[in-house]
Amino acid sequence: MSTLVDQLATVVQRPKRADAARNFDALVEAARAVFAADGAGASLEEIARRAGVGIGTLYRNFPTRDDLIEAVYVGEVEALVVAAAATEKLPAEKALGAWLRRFVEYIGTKHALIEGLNRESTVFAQCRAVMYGSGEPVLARAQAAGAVRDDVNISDVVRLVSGVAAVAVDDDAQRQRLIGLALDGLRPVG
Amino acid sequence: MSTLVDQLATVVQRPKRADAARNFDALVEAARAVFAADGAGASLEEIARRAGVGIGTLYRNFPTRDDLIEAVYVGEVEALVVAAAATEKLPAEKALGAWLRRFVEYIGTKHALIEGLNRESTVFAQCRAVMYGSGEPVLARAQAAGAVRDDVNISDVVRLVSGVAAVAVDDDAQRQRLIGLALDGLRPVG
DNA sequence: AGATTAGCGGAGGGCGCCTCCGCTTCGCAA
DNA sequence: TTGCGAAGCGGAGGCGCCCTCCGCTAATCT
Repeated sequence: MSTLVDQLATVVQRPKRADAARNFDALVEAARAVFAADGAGASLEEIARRAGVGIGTLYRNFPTRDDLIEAVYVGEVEALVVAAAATEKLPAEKALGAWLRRFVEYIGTKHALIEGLNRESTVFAQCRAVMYGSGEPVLARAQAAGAVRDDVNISDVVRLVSGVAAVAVDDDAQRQRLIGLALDGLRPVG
Repeated sequence: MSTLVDQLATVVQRPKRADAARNFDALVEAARAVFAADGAGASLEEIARRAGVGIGTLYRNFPTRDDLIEAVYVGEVEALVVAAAATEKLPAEKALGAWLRRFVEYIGTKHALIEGLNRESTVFAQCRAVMYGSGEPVLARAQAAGAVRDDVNISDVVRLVSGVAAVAVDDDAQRQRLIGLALDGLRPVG
């Protein structure tokens, strides 16, 4: 379906031989669980154990820790792309807010994983491009409807909201208040 | 001078014996340098080597990595308190913006250190209290002047701006744009 | 000066990182 | 089906870091 998402699988690729492909999947699944439990600094040997493979196999498929983190992260980005597509039904002035709220909710729970992400990597750059590509039409629609000022671009919007998503909050009410403030900053001036 | 800052030194305390006090200072100074170079995950043995003391001495003074990170962090907070005090000369509607811009600039460079900070620690809580205490009058002044909406508190403001400070940006122009958006969100509605 | 005791520091056990290479098993072709 | 070459496996082992423990050193007190 989405050609955006298809770009993501290019760097670390799933091996073709049946046993190797099984191991690859087991590793990504184990990594998802262990990173969620212990954060991005989790033991790779623990991940290999959990996946039922040797540590050598982990390193053959994912030469660096970053490669493994990224493999998990790609899945998260795909979910955001789907969420952006889902806002098409909403009116233009509501769609951007809805997507961004979803964004914050999603990123907020994956905070530990994202902190461990190498922001210079190719995969990360691709993920960013894909995310921008999916959010851009939502922003453009809001701007065309006059709900959002014209002098911001999708990169500004995503980063402003990323900041709000990452910061620690007392409770959900404060998080909502912060998102509200950020969105108010996006409204046309005057 | 500021009673706010004085609260900060209470948890990890500097030993009284002359040699021990020297070692303590050398450790904090070495930690500042090594954390800045290698991030919060830097080797503690490297810090001890750099300070010219045994690893045992490091652990006696700073039983956990967090204790050492916090000792460095306290210095950063003190600088922000000074910056808040320095805005007193500015007009009410400029002072908050000035302080927050300073805040972002400062926190932006110490990003790696702050990521490693344990947000549940007593010292961190004290630092937060001190920072809020020094920023609160600046905010109140801006609100009294009608430059900032009344339904936000200092915690909202600091966290909104913390988010902007922590996020990665393309260049300084984008950072300025993001701060501008966040500050626009703080203006009175209507 | 001698006694007291706070403080020193590094050896050592444990763990995680990562490489290397002999062994296994897959998948193809006959 | 069988045989073979290559792709893939996995764990031993070397290294660095974490942290504790305790015999030794030297600062301070009298």
